[in-house]
Amino acid sequence: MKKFKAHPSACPIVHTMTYIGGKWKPIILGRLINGAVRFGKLAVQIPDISRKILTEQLKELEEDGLIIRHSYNEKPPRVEYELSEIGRTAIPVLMAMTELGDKMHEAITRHKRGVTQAQ
Amino acid sequence: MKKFKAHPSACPIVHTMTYIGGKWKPIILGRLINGAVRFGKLAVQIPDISRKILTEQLKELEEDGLIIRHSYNEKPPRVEYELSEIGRTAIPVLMAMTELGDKMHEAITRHKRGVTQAQ
DNA sequence: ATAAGCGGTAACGTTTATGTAACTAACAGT
DNA sequence: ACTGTTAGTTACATAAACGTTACCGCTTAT
Repeated sequence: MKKFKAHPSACPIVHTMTYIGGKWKPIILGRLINGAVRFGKLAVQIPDISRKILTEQLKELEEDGLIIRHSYNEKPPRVEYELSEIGRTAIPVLMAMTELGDKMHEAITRHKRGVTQAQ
Repeated sequence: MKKFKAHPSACPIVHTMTYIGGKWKPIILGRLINGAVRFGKLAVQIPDISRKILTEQLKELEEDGLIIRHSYNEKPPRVEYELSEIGRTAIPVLMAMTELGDKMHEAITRHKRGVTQAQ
């Protein structure tokens, strides 16, 4: 979310959304919690993201200083991404999101069944 | 993020993004943590969101069962929104985002100064 | 010679999200 | 009669985000 227009006067969540608010960023960051991962592996673990978008998002995260890019001069090339110190400050958010995901999905699925089918 | 295409096989964060991944949703939900708030007050507290978008996002949140809409039959109308039980399960995420916002913003600002101006 | 593996990039197209401006109903106050 | 208030809606337009396809350079293995 590069062009996020909102006064943070609203609340600090605005800042959080600016940096990790993209569709894929939390998912990418979540994959890096347990250490450096190479580009190809990220692409496999997040099957629905295109390589172009993955590249873009990684670049943005690197520019913001959330992740560090290690490029090893080998053939074929090897590039790894890992959380920086700043990136690691986001781990509580990522963990909370992980915690919430399945739980909320089940609850909402139940809710929608109840609403649309009226029991 | 209605049309989120991603296998949750990736990780539960995918689900979280589906439901509260919009640009404004976490900010709106954050405003409701401390109890019901009426439409007009939300619009004032989040100055950069247009009323149309606010309406839309609230409707989506209501459809997903994250918030409850109370419409009092008064003139002029009064409508309040509050977190549902499902919505309250997101509070840890919202709190973590609130915690992170300012901290990360400062760190990134420092990082970018260091990177672009090289001291 | 050819193919496969890796980490991309370029050109192009589509979809989703977001924004603006004008309008509504119904009443209360002046 | 006119204005303000509230919570919207409608029509229209734009911008940002995301996606698809094809392609590149380099090396080792077949």
